[in-house]
Amino acid sequence: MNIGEIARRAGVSRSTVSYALSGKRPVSDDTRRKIQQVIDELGYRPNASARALANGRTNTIGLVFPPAGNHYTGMQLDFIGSVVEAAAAYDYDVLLSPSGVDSDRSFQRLLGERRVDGAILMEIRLEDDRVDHLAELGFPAVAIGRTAHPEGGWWVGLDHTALAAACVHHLADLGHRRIAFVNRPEQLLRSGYESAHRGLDGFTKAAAERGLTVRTYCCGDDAASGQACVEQILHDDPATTALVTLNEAALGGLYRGLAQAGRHVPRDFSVTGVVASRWAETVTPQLTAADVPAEEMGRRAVDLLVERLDHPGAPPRHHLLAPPISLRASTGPSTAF
Amino acid sequence: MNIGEIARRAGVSRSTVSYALSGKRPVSDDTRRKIQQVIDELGYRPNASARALANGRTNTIGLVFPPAGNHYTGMQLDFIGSVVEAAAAYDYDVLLSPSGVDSDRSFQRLLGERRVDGAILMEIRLEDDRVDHLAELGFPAVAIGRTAHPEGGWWVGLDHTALAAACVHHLADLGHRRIAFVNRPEQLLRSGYESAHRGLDGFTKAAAERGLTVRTYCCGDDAASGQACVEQILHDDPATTALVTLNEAALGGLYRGLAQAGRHVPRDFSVTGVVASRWAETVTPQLTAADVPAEEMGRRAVDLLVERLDHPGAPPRHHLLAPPISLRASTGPSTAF
DNA sequence: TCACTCCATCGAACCGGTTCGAGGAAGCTA
DNA sequence: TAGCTTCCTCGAACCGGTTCGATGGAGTGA
Repeated sequence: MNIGEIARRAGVSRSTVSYALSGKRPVSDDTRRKIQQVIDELGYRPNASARALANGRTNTIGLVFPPAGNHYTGMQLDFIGSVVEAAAAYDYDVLLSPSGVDSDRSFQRLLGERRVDGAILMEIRLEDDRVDHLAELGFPAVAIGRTAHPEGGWWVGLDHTALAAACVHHLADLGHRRIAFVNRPEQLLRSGYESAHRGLDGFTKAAAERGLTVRTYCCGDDAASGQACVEQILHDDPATTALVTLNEAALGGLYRGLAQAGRHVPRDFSVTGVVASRWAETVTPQLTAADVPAEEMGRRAVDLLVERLDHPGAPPRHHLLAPPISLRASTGPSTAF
Repeated sequence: MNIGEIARRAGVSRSTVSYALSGKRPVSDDTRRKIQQVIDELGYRPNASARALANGRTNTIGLVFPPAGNHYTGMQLDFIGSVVEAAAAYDYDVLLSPSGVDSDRSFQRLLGERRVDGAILMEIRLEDDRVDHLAELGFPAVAIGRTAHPEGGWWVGLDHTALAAACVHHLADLGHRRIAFVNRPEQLLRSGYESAHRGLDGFTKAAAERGLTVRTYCCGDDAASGQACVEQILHDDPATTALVTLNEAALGGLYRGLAQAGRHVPRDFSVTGVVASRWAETVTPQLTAADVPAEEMGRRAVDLLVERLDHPGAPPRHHLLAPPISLRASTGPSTAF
């Protein structure tokens, strides 16, 4: 059931079958019909490996994502889903590549062995050797996230600085003077994880601008850590009246910690942050947050990558998104003083 | 930078390079060293497509998962993560295939075009044409889930019947007499989705056994639907004192609905169900639940698939898991009467 | 020194597609 | 009817690996 078999049964040459399928050269209607009939009868489909070998394109894109060791967040899930879906619309398959402990190994698999035509990178760090490496190689890649030097690169980013700042201003406008910042785990911050850094920056600067008293914390990606983090915050400064979080997975724990400390949200304490809407809506009261448009980001990353693949010489493009804060029910005026 | 180039620079033939790499025939130490040196210098890696074409194996497994149209649940995320990780340990890549509206199309891609050596199927239905189809073809596949006729198949399943029953018995033991069941969306139930059916069965039978008064509901996979569902439950029978849910994504909404109806969990109302632990721990009070061992299931599915790929004639194997209920904080004695 | 074995290596064929140049048949013009 | 297009089809080469059978040289024993 290969192209030769089809050719034999249709009484034509292999090349004619190929042209009939690709349409790259005209084929008479008679011949095309005959070939199509044989193909339908046998349910023939051209072998992907052979095709990839011959024309140098695998029609597959690699999605490089973080290892599962530390849990996946809902946001990552949304990225994966939307990337797969958008890719399918362009007739691309998606190959998952855990950029785990020895990220080199799986990277080599993808690029060195030519398994994919292009790649989408998640979990970008400010100084990211993966991004630099790919840029050097000229390998078609699009980052979901933005390094410290994003000029001339292909990426889809979220303006974490602005979003965190917006959260601060929202709280300051409500009269809060002492607020805390709940970041992603310390390990991620230390390794230069983009959103953790830019978010922290935006928070710190905006708070200084507004003359607020702040404390910043790192917090594990799970409910228990969130709860512990709130305990720490209230222990360090019981007068704290609000917090901003980047940590989606800890959100449930943050709420629990507040409840157990007897702080009612939003009456006694306001919570806001940068979180995908479907997770913000899961908690009670629903979280007032800058909604991470994960699906849009995944889709746009694929759009950019496909553009880059189709037009090899195209100049770099990017999207920087800064969604507005969605007012829900977790923030209110400060009752301090 | 192909095998011919390596051969030329090392002064040997292409076949010798191939044998040096695969070890399928002895190669002298001298020659091997020379070849290795050239390879290291040039950073050569054999082309995956060519290799796949030549030896008929892609070293890739397909993960067939539901379309993103309706949201992904956390459980699915855990499956994906653990499958990718386990596959990497066996040196397999994972190709994602959305089994969307026209699942045939992507299915054809995977199998017809020989993109993968084997497949793992998620979201199994009791009568699942995908499973039947693959079984007919003798294509190496492992299902995460179990059809109505699982005999002679390869699968990793969860005993939803037993788990739902365990939830019922737990509640009955606590004195609850009027309980509700919150299932996955009606569309999934109607299309024969396994966990929805078996869970409903287990619930219904166990409740009958214990002589309980029950109502069963379908609920969308999001917080708003969960909230609406609770309102409906309390409207239909205000004397309801507990519920069992299979619907992880609606959990937050269920809690919210109860809070807004003035029912305190667990004092006035008990909640339990079948939910992965990390999500059960996110809500407050933490959910007493039969923990879905998603990671273990993904890992085991890969183990089975690899076994099947390595031993083509091997007899079918399967795992049926039935984790115990983890007592957390969302259930308590009934206070009715 | 010859015959025999053993080992390392080579060349060629093959996997299943794509693509290029060539060429035959049909149609048109002179 | 010769000459020129145009249209369609064919054969061969190629992509980059793997694998089989053959071969040459070194080593061994008689």
